[in-house]
Amino acid sequence: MMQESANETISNSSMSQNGMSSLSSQLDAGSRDGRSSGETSSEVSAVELLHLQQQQALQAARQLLLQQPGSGLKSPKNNDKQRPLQVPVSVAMMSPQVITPQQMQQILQQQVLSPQQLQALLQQQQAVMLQQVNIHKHTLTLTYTVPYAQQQQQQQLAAQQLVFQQQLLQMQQLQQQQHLLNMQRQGLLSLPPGPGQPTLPGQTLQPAGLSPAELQQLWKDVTGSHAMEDNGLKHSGLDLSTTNNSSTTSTSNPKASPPITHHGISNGQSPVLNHRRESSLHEETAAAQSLYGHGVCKWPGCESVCDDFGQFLKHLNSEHALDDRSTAQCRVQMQVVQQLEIQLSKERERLQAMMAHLHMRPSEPKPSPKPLNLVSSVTMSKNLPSVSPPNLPQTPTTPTAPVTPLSQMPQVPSVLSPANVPSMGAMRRRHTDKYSMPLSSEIAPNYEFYKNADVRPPFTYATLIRQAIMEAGDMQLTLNEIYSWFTRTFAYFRRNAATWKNAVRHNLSLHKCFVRVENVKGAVWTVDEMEYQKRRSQKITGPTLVKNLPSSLGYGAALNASLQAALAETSLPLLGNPGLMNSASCMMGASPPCLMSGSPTGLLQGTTHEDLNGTLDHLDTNGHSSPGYSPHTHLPPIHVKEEPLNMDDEDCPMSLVTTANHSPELDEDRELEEGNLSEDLE
DNA sequence: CGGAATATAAACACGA
DNA sequence: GTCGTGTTTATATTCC
Repeated sequence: MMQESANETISNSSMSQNGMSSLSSQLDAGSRDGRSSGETSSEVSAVELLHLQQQQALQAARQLLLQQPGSGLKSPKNNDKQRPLQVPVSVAMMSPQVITPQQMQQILQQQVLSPQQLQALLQQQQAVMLQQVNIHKHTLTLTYTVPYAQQQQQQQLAAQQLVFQQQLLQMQQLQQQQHLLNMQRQGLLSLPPGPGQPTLPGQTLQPAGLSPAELQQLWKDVTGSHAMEDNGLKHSGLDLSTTNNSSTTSTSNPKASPPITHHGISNGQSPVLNHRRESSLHEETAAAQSLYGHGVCKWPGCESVCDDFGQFLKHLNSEHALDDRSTAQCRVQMQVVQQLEIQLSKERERLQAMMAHLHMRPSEPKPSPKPLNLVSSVTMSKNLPSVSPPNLPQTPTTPTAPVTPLSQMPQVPSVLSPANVPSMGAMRRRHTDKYSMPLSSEIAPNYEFYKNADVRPPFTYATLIRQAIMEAGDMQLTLNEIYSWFTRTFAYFRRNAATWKNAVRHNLSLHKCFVRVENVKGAVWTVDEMEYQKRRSQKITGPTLVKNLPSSLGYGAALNASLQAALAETSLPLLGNPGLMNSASCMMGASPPCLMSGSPTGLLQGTTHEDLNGTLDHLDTNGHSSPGYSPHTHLPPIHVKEEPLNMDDEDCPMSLVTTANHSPELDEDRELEEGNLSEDLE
């Protein structure tokens, strides 16, 4: 089936690619083996050694066969799975240097070996073959002229070895599929059977066999390859076979789980495999480099300082290993990419329309390399539409930004698999708290997404309320303003108002961290940051989780306020420009980028997110006026309000002075102003 | 399994 | 009386 064709492809390509070099060595080996005598004694002994080892391998195979209690039939699934492993008939007449193809075929067809056993067997074979090759290299490298009969033998052996190599590749592919399926089982990967994804029919899976280290390795390979795309090395679709090999052969880790040992293969790998391993390592390094800049880990929300790259790599492996957290962050990042791609498409269209309208030369949209790469990586989350809520702006990719049908789906955790989009209930919670990820840094990349997609944000009400209040210039909001923030920021909260409003009120009353302050105009809500962090830190355990705390603790609010002020100042010129203002507002209810940059951690985060956010905000939205509710569809009078910065809001949460400063009637527009004001922040 | 955290629903009070 | 706001209680879910 697909697998078979894929295998053919693999073997063909490996044949053509390594072609001469590996073939020649194999031919050499063949010539050596073809001769039964006539060489030096050392060589003879080497050959004998070979035979001995081959016998051992054969023996091992037989033992394995014997170990199988019900040797004959297993499940039909086994059948399906191992059919691709069958050796082509053309090999049936190979010289029986190793395990004869017939034997191999028999073994395979009897389907009595688990993949692990097969793997072990193949490894043995591979080792033997490698030795053949090596021995011959050492002893017969000077044999240039070979009689025709010998050539035939050599070719036969070469063919045999190629076939064997093919088998190895098949094994690796099977293992890769197993990896993927195991990951999928663990919920790490979502693997919708898409067109680009060969479904694995009847795949028998040994649930065991994947150590966390292996998973991690695989994950590293996967993310590494994608990061490469982001780096500009665009792959036209991800070659599954390549990934297979890299994932299996790059296991330099000497200690691995017993059931499946990949390094055995890598020991005897062909030049091609070797090359692939190197390239895979290279990819990993390159990928890691993109996560490292200015001595700081650029993993979203991390910012850990690493003196050198080595230390960073250590950090990367320890702090950002494959776990739920990293996976979630990866998903978030994918959403970012997805949204960017969508927005880029829209903006491009708009630009062209504008230019067309103004009779300008439709300067062909210069496709900056980055978006293109993004596009390619965006395909990772291509399954988004299938499960995304109807509201999601699914701009189905303009011609300029084609979403390639991905063959890479399996490698990537789906962004929006139903499991990732908490629909109801209490499941959203802990998302931020548990990982202590600053909301702003997490929500930021998805800002556009949540604003337009009817997806419930994976944050608790308390977290959201706090965020809303923190975004306010004076760290205080009326209940109604909080409502507005919710509806403005999340499409999800544009419906079921009664429910979530009740929840908001409930949370405000319930949590000590929310302090109600009487005001001239009424009452406003503020955040007692100390209380909030106290409550939060109670739940946080583990070093990595505490890591992010300092940035949002104590000085955080002050920092936040000052930074916001700084940003506001820089944006003043913009505000003075009605044109820009209008255009920005027209783009619709873009909410303050403070949402991302609002919190200190968000602001101080790596540049990537910053740029991203900025872009995002301006790119957003045009088209979709939020259904039912769009507070920004009208243009409120521009009112630049001086922000009285309460640096110590935590300590004295309220200031009547502050609120008394502004007239009640202006309060109504306050949030809108802030929205617009922040909108123009870059 | 129990407790904590959270979400949801609902009842109730109070003032405009 | 209605509505918005705020408080409180109850219950269910999820996670640790």
